[in-house]
Amino acid sequence: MALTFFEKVLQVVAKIPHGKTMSYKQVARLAGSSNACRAVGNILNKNYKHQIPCHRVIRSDGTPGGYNRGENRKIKLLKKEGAL
DNA sequence: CATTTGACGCCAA
DNA sequence: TTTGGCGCCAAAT
Repeated sequence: MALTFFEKVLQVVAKIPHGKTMSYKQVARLAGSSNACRAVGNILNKNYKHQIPCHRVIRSDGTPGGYNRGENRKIKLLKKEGAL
């Protein structure tokens, strides 16, 4: 597989079911590092694909955090999907 | 190779 | 409750 953390994160995020949300910590954990929460955010920021539901990835506090397309976009999508 | 960055997480004050 | 600071990680420059 030789997947870098970068690839793993994308795969994990892509696995998030519709109407659900995961915290960066959870994603980082599944990606292989329990505390790479920072790296996860950084990766998603530089590599946002509409193929990747990055808007389903939020902070542990429940706050949406940020989004390349605008936080508003993220919040809207989550509400629409019923994640909130 | 060394340094910087960043959509974070958790704790203490 | 809110703010500030520290820790941790991987990619980018």
